[in-house]
Amino acid sequence: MSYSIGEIAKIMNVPASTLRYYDKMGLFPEVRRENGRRVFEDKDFKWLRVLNCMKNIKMPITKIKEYLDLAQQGDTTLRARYDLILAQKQAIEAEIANLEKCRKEFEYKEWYYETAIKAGTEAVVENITSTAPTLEIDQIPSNYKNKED
Amino acid sequence: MSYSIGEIAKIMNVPASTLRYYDKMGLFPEVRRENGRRVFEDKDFKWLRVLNCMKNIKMPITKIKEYLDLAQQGDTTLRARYDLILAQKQAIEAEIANLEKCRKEFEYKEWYYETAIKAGTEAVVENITSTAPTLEIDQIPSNYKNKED
DNA sequence: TATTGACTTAAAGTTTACTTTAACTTGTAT
DNA sequence: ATACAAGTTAAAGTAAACTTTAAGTCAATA
Repeated sequence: MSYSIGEIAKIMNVPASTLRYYDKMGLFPEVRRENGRRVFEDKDFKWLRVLNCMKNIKMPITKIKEYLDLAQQGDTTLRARYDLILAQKQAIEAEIANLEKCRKEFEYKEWYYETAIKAGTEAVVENITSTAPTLEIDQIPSNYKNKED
Repeated sequence: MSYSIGEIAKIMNVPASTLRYYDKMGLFPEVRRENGRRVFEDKDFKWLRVLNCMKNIKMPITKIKEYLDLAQQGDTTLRARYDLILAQKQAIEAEIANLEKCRKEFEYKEWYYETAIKAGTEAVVENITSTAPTLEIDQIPSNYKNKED
């Protein structure tokens, strides 16, 4: 099964112009042309899924390209690709841990406003501790710590 | 205890210029001045922690400002702030779930390359299923689904 | 045959979030 | 008194990731 850029765009719910931009940046080295038109294959969904993950963790396009270039070189780059993937996996894990802290912060805020709404004012909320969710977040945000030292 | 912009910058490991930029965008409505210099207080760390969370979930500065403006208006905006916080909490949760899927994708890749390195080639890896981690990810990336419909 | 819709390109424009620059002020140390 | 460090501003510059525009190609339908 093959797909036009418009079909891919529709399925992935991403503008065709974005896919063209990605292609221009070298993120679709395998996609062939028919009468100048891009022809996507089923296997490209697999790559798009990975690409999507990489975008999710804010991996810059240049880094994604780097990975693709390694992949194009075949088995000699297996270790390099492994290292890259491992580093990214760890980055995701750190990011999840970080977001988990944020979730707790917002959970506290949720309780704070629920309590304030019940009381009609937020003036008293800071003193109420009996029903307050526990916050165990550093005074100093974790992702500011040791940033580029 | 009060702090200069440089001290805050150092503690938070963020450039002073960024803090000035945030201030310019209205994100520090409470910070007073002494001889024209900004004076930060201990309570500002609390706000900086929340601000940091909001940045973490990529809440645009305009949205953060919106929240702050509501807060400045006092108790009449409690519900509006509650709604905003709740929506953001849900956004974080969705984001965490999303990253969780990505983590699995990278876990699979990790296994893939480990296996390929052992075999000396990636040619055979796709066929090995006995030791492969399970991937239960949609063909279509979840965050592309129903995007702005 | 003419029009339409979906594609193509290069190049310019947009957005967000800073970052840098340049010129200036102020408090402290020599 | 003078120099230095650390602060101030407005305004211009930067970077990344798109998005839009304008002009053109091509296959299929009216």
